[in-house]
This record gives sequence, structure tokens and C-alpha cells, in this order.
Amino acid sequence: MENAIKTDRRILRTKQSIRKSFLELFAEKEFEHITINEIAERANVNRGTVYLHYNDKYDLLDTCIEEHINELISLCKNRENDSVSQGMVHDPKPIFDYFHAHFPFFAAMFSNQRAFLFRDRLLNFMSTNLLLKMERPANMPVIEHELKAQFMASAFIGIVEWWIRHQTPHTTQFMADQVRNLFEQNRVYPA
Amino acid sequence: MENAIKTDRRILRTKQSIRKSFLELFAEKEFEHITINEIAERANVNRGTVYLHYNDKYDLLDTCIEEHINELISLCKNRENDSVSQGMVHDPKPIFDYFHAHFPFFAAMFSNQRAFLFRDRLLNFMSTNLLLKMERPANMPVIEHELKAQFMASAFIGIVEWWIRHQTPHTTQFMADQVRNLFEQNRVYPA
DNA sequence: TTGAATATTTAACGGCCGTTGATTAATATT
DNA sequence: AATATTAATCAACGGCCGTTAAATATTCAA
Repeated sequence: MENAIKTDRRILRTKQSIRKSFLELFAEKEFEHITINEIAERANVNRGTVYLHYNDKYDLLDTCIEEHINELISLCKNRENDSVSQGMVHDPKPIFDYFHAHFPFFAAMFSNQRAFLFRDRLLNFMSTNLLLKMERPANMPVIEHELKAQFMASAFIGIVEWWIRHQTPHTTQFMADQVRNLFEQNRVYPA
Repeated sequence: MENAIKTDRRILRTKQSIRKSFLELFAEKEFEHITINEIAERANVNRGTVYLHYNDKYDLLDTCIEEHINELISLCKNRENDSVSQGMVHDPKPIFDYFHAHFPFFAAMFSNQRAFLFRDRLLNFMSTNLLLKMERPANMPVIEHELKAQFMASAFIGIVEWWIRHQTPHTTQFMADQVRNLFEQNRVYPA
């Protein structure tokens, strides 16, 4: 059942123009300082027309993020057929390749306040799929120092976010124990 | 040398009133929908007066975050005198206690777009101090499943952020290897 | 090719923003 | 208690926001 309803050419043209204009501005200046006026003017489109297709500039960024997330997910899916996380865990290189290939966008994304948008979506996708692939014996190679510090710190914040977002489902003691265990497992020790 | 320049009472009163008004609104509604008008009205202060003390609502939130961060840092420092990370790694309970004690604020913070602000600061503080306390032998206790997934996912995103923010200083292959090692170390394996 | 459908433009609205200059009020100091 | 200092108010500005209604232009399909 081919459900191919042809979209009006005007819509395609306009959307593409707005999108292009926005991505240029996004790479050029701070997201918070981008105005709908600018986007419309650069896209050679009436200001009102932008609102015909997007709620606001946040919605516009949302759309771009959505596409990247879908690309990343299919990147994981294509390489291993039975499990999404399998490909992701086995070889993360293609994922980094993808980030690298779209450096201008992601550089703006992460230098920017709106990183949370992207972070939220990717985080949700990953944690869902990683959940299926845990627990195995190990041998421990060397990890670059600064990188590992970043790894652990980010992980810690992630747990705090999770705990708060779930209305603190565990006691502070339990959470503290969990974190200590995770630190130990990663060879981070006091004194 | 006591450099105690008494601040004008009007300033103290006004700032306190604005701050209180803002924190109430922050707990009540989405940050993005809070207006300076609202803050001023609830604080019984002229709209212009708010701008006398803060650049904008982001600056206001910033101030609140700054205070919490300082509290958290001194929490770590007070318990162990020679090293900040020592207390943090040895027993994270007081940190969770602090979050719990200020639940309304942090719930708003993390449900909210501006989490990145807080995240950035705490992340920076932690990674700096964790860097000093790595590498030790280990024994591996059990970690709750969902929590660990969150832990790993958040850590992965953190590494990506770090890599992008540092202008991709390593090749994608190197990064992929590092991440694989970290996954292995935490007993996350493909297939 | 023509008519129907619809995307876009135009102009205008009230609202909040951040800033300014002049005025009024509160405070600190003597 | 009188005075100098300075904080807060008030009113007004141009700018962008998001929305609307009517007019215009473009596309689609018969």
C-alpha cells in the first residue's frame, strides 16, 4: 500500500529554504540570539510563513535533531540485525564517524544551551537498548586518563538526573552505595 | 583586613524579594514561560528594578545554580581535608542528601531545559577532581540493572560531548577503542 | 487550459523584552 | 535632624514575538 501523497512543491521549497537558512545561522551564531526575522529574511520568505511550518525556533532545531537521531539509530540497526545495542557496543566507530562527518552541526549543538534536547533523545535510546546487554566476564585494558574522568563524571550526573526525574525512588544511602560500587568497578577509589 | 562594606538595605530587600519570587515561579511553571513581568509583579518591584540587579532570567537562574554548586563543593571539602575528590568518592551520600533536601529546586532544574547550566558546572568540578583519584585494584559488587544502564549511557554521551568540545582531538577509531574498553570494564558486551 | 485548492504575502494586533532619562523615595552619615 | 547619596519608580522607546484576517500568487488536476 503506497501511501505517497505528493507534497505541494511550494511547501518543499519553503521548508528547504528555511531549514538551510536556519542551519547556516546555527553554525554562525548563538542559538539564543537567532531570531525568526533573520531566518525568514535569509530564506527569502515572509516571517509569518515560518510560523506556518514550525512553532518556533526550538521546534526547528527539534526537527534537525530528530533527523540526526534517526540516522544514528539506523546506523546501529544496519550493522547487526537482531539487536540494536549489539552493533553499538561491539563497534562504536561508525557512530563517531557520523558525529565527525557532521561536525559543524554538533559543535554548535554542544557549545549551545540546547544540547539537552539532543542529549535527552540519544540518552533515552541508548539506555533502553543497553539494558538488554549487560553482565559478562572482563579483562581490563588501559583507558586514557582525562577521558576516563569525563566518562565517570558524566555517568555520575546521569545517575543524579535519573534519580531526580524518577522522584527519588531510592534512599540516598542506596544511591550512594550504587555509585560507590560503580566507582569501584571502574577503579576509582578514595585516597 | 575586614573588607565589610555594608550593602544598602534596599538592595538586600529587593534582591531577596526577587529571588523568592523567582524560585516560587521556577517550582510552579516552565522556566521558558516565566516572564520578568511576573517576577517583578510577585516581588512587588518595578520591572526595571529587576534589570538593575540581574541581566535577565537566565542570569537569575545562574545565581541560584552558583550557590548550589558552591554548597556541593564545600560539602565535599569539609569531610576530607587534603583532597576534594576523596570525600566525594569515598561516600557520596551527603551529596545525595543535599539534592534530596532541595528536591523542589532540582526537580524543576532537571525537568527543565536549563539543566545543562547546572550539569556543566558540576561536571567540570567533578572531572577535575576525579582526575586525581584513578587506578586501583577492584572487586565487583552487583549494580542495579536500570541504574547501570543509565550510568553507562550518560557516560557515553559525556565522552561524545568532551570529544566534540575539544575539537575532536582524537581519531574516531581511537575514540571507538576507548569506549569499547570502558564498556568492557563495566561488563557491557556485544551479543 | 481553466478552475479549484491552498500556500504565501501583507498588514496589523497586543504582549514582553531590554534600555533610557527624569523623578521620587529611602538610606547612611554627620 | 539635615544633607548627600543612591536605590527604586515611572514612562516611554524600538524591537521581536506569535497570531490573525484578507488579499494575492502558485500549484494541482480535470
